[in-house]
Amino acid sequence: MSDPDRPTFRVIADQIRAAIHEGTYAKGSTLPTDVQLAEQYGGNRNIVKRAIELLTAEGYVNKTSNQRGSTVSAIIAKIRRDSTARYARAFREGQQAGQPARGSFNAEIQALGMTPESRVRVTRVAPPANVAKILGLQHNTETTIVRARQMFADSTPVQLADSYIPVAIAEAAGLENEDTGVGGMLSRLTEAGYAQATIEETINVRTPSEEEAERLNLTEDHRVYEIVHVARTEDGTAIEVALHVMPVHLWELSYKWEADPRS
Amino acid sequence: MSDPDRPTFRVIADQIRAAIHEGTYAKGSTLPTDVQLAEQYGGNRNIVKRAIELLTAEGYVNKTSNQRGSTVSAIIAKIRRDSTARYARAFREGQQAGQPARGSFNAEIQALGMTPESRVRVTRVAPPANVAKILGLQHNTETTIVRARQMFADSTPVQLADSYIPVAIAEAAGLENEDTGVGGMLSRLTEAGYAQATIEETINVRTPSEEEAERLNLTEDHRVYEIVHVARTEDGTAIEVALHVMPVHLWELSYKWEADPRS
DNA sequence: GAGTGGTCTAGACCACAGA
DNA sequence: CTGTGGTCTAGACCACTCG
Repeated sequence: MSDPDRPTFRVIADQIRAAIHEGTYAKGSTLPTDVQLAEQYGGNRNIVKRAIELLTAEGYVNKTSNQRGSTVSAIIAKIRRDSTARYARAFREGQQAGQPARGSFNAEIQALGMTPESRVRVTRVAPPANVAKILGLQHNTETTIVRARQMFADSTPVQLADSYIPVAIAEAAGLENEDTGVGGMLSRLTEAGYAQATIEETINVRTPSEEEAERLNLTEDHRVYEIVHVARTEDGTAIEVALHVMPVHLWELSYKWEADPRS
Repeated sequence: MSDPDRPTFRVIADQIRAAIHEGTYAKGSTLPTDVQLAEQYGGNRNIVKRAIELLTAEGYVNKTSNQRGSTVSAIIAKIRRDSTARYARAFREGQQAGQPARGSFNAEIQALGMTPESRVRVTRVAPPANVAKILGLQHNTETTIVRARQMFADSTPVQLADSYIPVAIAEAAGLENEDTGVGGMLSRLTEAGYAQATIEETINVRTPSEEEAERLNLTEDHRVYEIVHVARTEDGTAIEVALHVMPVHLWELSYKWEADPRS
């Protein structure tokens, strides 16, 4: 059955992957060292290392710098990002009974029974070129506020999200504070007269930059979603551009809409 | 600057990647052999091979089985799949002046100046378990028609799309023919009284199966989008489930919707 | 038959962390 | 100091293709 001469390093990767699924190696635990694994499965250390590289890139295994033995990833399930629902007001405010979630990220993580955490840093910066273009701003001067968020689930970093807002709008909406209150930034923008009417998200998958790899605890062999999120008012002016970066093995994306709304 | 002890195989990969971008290696052309590259860049053949593996997984290089020298990928630009627009009737029928596009896939490929081609095979099958569950059918018997499409851009395979429709509905809409006429399958379904009202798409990224790898000319180190597309009528019954599989390095996905449509 | 890509082996060196 | 993971080297074998 299947390919008879499937390379050894893939076979070993398959075996270890299966062992993780079966619970032989508990999630969060430490894998045996290369040499130990080499004794168990194949002969050569290089071959075992290659197998583990595969599993690392797939997200089954984490390499915490110079640790003894790699650790089995603590998160197996995918976090679901329901992109259209997350911008509905009820979901943002986390109104379900007994759920203290504030903001859609918290709701997403709690849906998995994990503990969300996020760190925000608000600064005034010159936006990246592509963001500046969408917002119709100069990209050489500090024309935007950025709310740089780093998000965690059970202390594991799972997402980076940088939200760019033109300075004029941010000031009007009082978004220079780190805490944006109930309903988050979007509720503040609405109150300030910048209600978002349409949203567009563009998705690409790429390798993480060195900085992203470090902040998300990834290697360059991983893949991340890069979501460019643009919110516009009724008249079409862009009021916010958010860049989301998240490991593909941790997230599942979902979109729901009505077919042929007009015409 | 950057990491001083960046591993050699990554440095070489960077150099070759840059050379491809600069046009030193023309797209569609054949790269030098391993040994030649080893002479040019580093010393060892293994190291060069590892570099090329990286570039292959990223989609810059194609390995056509036992060819002499790998070939530089012919497609550099990303094909844009505007998921919400593609189900609007005007786009499907390709009504722009002089554009003979029929179906949204053709329009997507022609937008890049490439020539689309697609092969369809219609058969009656037992649906996969997850599809059966969504459609509310048995998955052990032949309860669905599948329109299995394989799509190409300039003769390069770029997407697999299997569309499952319950037998009863397919017969009513006359979908057992391979050619579905102007406006495609969706127009036929609408005419038969199964107008789709809502659409939901769920996106995951994973490694391709062996079969998918072969049909899309990929290795197991590539990554593919898996999009589960579900169309429902006004009363919420699912009438079609489509499984789209496409290499992440060839596609960019886009969604656009109205914020807070109700409430 | 020679060259090539894919795989595997055996062994080496280094930086670094834990005992 | 020892063990470990990350990297690199040198060389081998095989299947396959091209000339």
